[in-house]
Amino acid sequence: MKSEPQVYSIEDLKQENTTIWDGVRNYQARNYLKQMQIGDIAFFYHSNCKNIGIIGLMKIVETNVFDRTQFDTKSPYFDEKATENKPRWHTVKVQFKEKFEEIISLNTLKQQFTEEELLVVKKGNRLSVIPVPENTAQKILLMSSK
DNA sequence: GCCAACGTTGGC
DNA sequence: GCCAACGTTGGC
Repeated sequence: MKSEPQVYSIEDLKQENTTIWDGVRNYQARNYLKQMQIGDIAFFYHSNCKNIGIIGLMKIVETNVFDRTQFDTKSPYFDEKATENKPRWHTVKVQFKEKFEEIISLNTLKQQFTEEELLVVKKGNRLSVIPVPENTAQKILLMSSK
C-alpha cells in the first residue's frame, strides 16, 4: 500500500496506531482493498519521495470501512456521485505493526524481483494498492530482518 | 463503443 | 521540473 510520506508517512501511522486508509480513488485499487481480510499483513510503501521503497508493516484490523472523505465537500477526495445510500468508496482500517530499521529501496526490490513477482517494480505502475504474492512477501520479510 | 483530450501518478 | 504511462471523461 503506497503513501507519499509528505502526506502520510509510517511515522504518522506509528503515532496514531491505527488509521482509515482513505483517499483511494481508483476502482482497481479499491477492489484490492475489498479483498483484504482482518489479520492480513500489508507492506507500507513510501512513494514519490527521496527514499522510495518499503518502509514497514501494518495489519488490517477492519474491512469494508466507508471512506468518509467521499461525502466531505471540503476534502480533495470528495466525490459528488457518492451518496450515503450509495457510497462508491470503501477501504480498510490498518494498524501500525513495524517500521523497518532500513528502508527496502525500490532499487533493491528491482534487483531482487521481476514484474511478475512484485508488481510495484513494474514501470508505469500507478496503482496505490497492489497484491503481493505469498512467496514474494516471505522473501521481503526475510530481507527486512537482516 | 470508440477514442481524443485531459488529468494524475510517480520515478527520475 | 520533466515526462512516460497510465486512468477518466465526454463527444460522437
